[in-house]
Amino acid sequence: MVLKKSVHNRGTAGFQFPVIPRARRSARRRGPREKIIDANQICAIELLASLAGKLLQESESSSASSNASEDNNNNLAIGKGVVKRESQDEDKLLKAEPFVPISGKESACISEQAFKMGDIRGRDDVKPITCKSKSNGQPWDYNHRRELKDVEQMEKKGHLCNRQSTKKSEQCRLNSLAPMSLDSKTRLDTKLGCRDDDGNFPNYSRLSKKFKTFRHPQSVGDRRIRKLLTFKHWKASPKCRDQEPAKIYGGRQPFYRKRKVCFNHERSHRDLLYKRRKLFDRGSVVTSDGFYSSESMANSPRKANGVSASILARQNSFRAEDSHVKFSIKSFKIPELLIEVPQTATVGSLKRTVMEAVTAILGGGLRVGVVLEGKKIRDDSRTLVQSGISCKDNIDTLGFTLEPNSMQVPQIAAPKEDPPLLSPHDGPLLLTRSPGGSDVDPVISNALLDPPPLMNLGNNAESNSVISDVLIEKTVPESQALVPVLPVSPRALSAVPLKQKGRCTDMAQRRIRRPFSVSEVEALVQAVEELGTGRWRDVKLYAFENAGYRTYVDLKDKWKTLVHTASISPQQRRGEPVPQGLLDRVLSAHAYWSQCQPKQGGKSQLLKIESA
DNA sequence: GTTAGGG
DNA sequence: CCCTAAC
Repeated sequence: MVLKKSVHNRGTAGFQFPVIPRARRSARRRGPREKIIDANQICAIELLASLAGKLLQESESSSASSNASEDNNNNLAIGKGVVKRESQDEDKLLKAEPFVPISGKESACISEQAFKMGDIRGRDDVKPITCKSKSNGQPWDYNHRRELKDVEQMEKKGHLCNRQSTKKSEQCRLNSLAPMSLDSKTRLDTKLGCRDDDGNFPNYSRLSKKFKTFRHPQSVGDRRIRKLLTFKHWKASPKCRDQEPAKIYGGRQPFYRKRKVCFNHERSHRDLLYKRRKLFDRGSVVTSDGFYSSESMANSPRKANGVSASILARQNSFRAEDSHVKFSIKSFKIPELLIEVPQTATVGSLKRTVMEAVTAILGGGLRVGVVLEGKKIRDDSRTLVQSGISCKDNIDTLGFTLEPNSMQVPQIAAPKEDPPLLSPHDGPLLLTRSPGGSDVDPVISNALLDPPPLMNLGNNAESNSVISDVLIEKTVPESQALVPVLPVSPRALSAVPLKQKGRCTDMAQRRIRRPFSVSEVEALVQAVEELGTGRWRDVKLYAFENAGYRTYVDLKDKWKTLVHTASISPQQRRGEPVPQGLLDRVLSAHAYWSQCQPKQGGKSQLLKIESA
């Protein structure tokens, strides 16, 4: 009644509450949590499944090529590549378990490879890859075959390489395989089993759905990233681009159609994020297109052993000596991203946007800087206009840097003699604008896709660069992609933490806090006044459709806090003060819609109120 | 995918 | 802002 009183007494008489009845949902009760499979337990399996899929894809790709046998040999060689063990420690950490293929020659073979390669544990901070799923069903390779079909479909759509050219194909495969070579801490010679407690292999049908999401990080977790960053295509390899630029959006549509299938379990997203982060923290990255990358060498002292050969170099050495080859991945791909930001956006928001994009893929540990005309823009509060970023004349000199986050000094899980990791002052990877024409589809722009010198893996033996080929397209005001230039320091990005100290960074990065401005509050209040509580999606669409960073859950939460704020004394309120008038409206609307909710027959009640 | 509510 | 259950 207090609230009701406020409705009448706070001067809201002028407001006409619309008649939008909404039945209250039945009381929600929380039952015991139903955890079928622990996320941690799924984690490794999913990754392995993805690995297996990737490998099979590669294998099938090889089969389709004219040089099948050789390719297969290569694949096999890679798959069976052995990484020399670096320390006794690691030996202890890993327990080799024989993998028992289930059925299907090919998949079994690939699976074995995948499992061999897939031991991304290597550290005892990762949960064992024992799956406790009790579910029964089809053998896992069956499901993965289905996944692989999807992968193949992707390939046909141009996500991956053209196989017509054997050379290119090989190059592509190498490139795509390259990231699969996990970091030097990864044991490629360690077999991995996945069994339940009874020693049976579980059913992975559940994983099949999740598997797809690996390729679409922009769909994972944060919707705003999906909004802001439009997936364009996955760039498999700079060498393979000439055939299929992978039509913009074209590659994504099928997945959107499958969204319901892919994402009907919200937890899957989180799990994936979690897992990806987990991997990431350990130095392995699952890129959005399913590639597996490793930035290990960034933090790896193995270079001292003189074995940090690039993938290309390794290829040659494979036949000569097919064992104990150490892998060092010097680059991996990030999907091209479309970033839309208004000109009035602040530099800080731009940084965040880019950061979110990168984070979605890399899992964090990086800081994005904005460089214009060679000078770093440090003031996050400046708008793009103020900074000259929106100026067409200057846009060519815009660049981004990816730098190690100074707050996340990596802890190297490496031998003691390891040199200290890079400091935040180590050279960033500089992303700068390519001279490529803006009228051309940036995806197929040679300037864009030609790998910069940095990409010459073999020539950069000293480089510890992890990301050397990041494509970020900025379409505002015009389409011109950003390509990386040489990092100032070979240690660029090496700060990508293998493992974080102290704070638990296993979970997906928390979204940045963005306090609601008064104008936002006003918009929210207005929307709720008209639409009522409980229709947050509509509220979002009504008043915050263009605020990509505000989800309807955010709005709901904000309303919740607004109601609370309005009901406490001004002295107790914190943060930017909300005008009392707004708070009054909050209480009024809240009271109004609250009284409408309890009854299903709110309509007639509403009508009475309306006519009163 | 949305909504409600606890954390 | 996150997480989860319920829908």
